[in-house]
Amino acid sequence: MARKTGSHSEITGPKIKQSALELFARYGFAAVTMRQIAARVGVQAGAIYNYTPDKQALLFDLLHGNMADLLTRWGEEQVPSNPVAALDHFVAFHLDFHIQRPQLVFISYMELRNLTEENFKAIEEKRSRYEKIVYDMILKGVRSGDFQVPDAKITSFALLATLTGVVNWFREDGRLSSEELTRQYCALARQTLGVNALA
Amino acid sequence: MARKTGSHSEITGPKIKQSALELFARYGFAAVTMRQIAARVGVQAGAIYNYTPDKQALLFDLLHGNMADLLTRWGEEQVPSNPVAALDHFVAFHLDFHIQRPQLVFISYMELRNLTEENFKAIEEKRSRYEKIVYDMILKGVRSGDFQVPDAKITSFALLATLTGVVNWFREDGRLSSEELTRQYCALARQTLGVNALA
DNA sequence: ATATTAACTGAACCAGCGTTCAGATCAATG
DNA sequence: CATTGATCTGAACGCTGGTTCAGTTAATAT
Repeated sequence: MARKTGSHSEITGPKIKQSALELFARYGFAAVTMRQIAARVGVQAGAIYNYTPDKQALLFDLLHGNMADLLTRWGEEQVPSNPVAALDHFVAFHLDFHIQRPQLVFISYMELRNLTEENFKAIEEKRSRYEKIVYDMILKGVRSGDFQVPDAKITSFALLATLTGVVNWFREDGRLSSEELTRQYCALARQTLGVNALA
Repeated sequence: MARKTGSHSEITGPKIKQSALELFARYGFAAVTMRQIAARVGVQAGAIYNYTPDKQALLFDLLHGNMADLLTRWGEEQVPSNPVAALDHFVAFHLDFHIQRPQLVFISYMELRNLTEENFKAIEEKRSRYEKIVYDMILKGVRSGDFQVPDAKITSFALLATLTGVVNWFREDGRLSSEELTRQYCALARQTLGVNALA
């Protein structure tokens, strides 16, 4: 037997991506086999190659799609001009985006070294674009006097590490709702950036 | 030919650990082969098994040794009783420890999922011991009124993420010396913990 | 000088890897 | 109903993986 009843490109394609994502997140890219991915889709390994040229492309598409999505969505946001409001807005955006795709976020900074040099550069370029957004936002607040930080660059790294680190422990059914989480982190971020409470 | 001139157990043993560490840090545990490690030591793959039962043990020994080292050293520290001074002390300690072993730190939270379930638990147990130290330190400062934070648990995660994230970008020959780095991060940590400047 | 042993080689084992492809099957088209 | 093309199977390919081990060598002890 070969082709199964009801098999369809529009179903198998996304299923492969999804299965690869789940397995990469759980076991790591290098430890996952094409046969494992296929089994989860309910297909033989060879069928995967109708949808992707190779395993590497499977990883790259996931990471690249994620970064592109992140930048696109931020581009669509209406960012307040007031630095403190902008900070709140960014914190909420970043947390929301990351909490909604924990696996994607996880492999996005876990599997970077399994990318081809060329593919790595493409991701890295997008990533530094995002880092620059944060840095510029902080710089603006420092210049306006709304923020007070020891070092703008270090603070930008600290803020990103803090926010992204959330995926390591946050669970939808945990102690905090995502709304509370956002509120807490906005307060924390303001404190870290030295926002004067009286402003 | 077999045994090489000048070959010695006391040399080969550490060399294997060191080579494994470097390769795991660079390419990831799953992507590194025993033959690669052996080649870097200047030995055949089979010789490695005189020093370790298997590849898994090679990884576990590195991670476990690192955590044990971390806890032991913190235990030897003389921690000030004043909460703010204790915070500064912890920041300096954590940064110093992590900057001195960037590769070990890197694999310590990159390769956790490549551990056996049993081995994972052993590491996890030590890790939460360390997290508890930070949490307790923050709680103490909050109770004494030295710290003001939105949420002690979240703040402890944020502080650890911030400090540990340093290894992702810090270079010995970069813009900042390690002394300056410590100073900046102490200031940042105080701000994050809401230390009253007038206290 | 001889015997003993720790340290290592080199070759092999088998399982599993990513990938390819001829052929089978089903859905859609006319 | 016959044909076509997209979709998938099943088996194979060459290779490499971790691990084992009989045998070789060099250092040490006698």
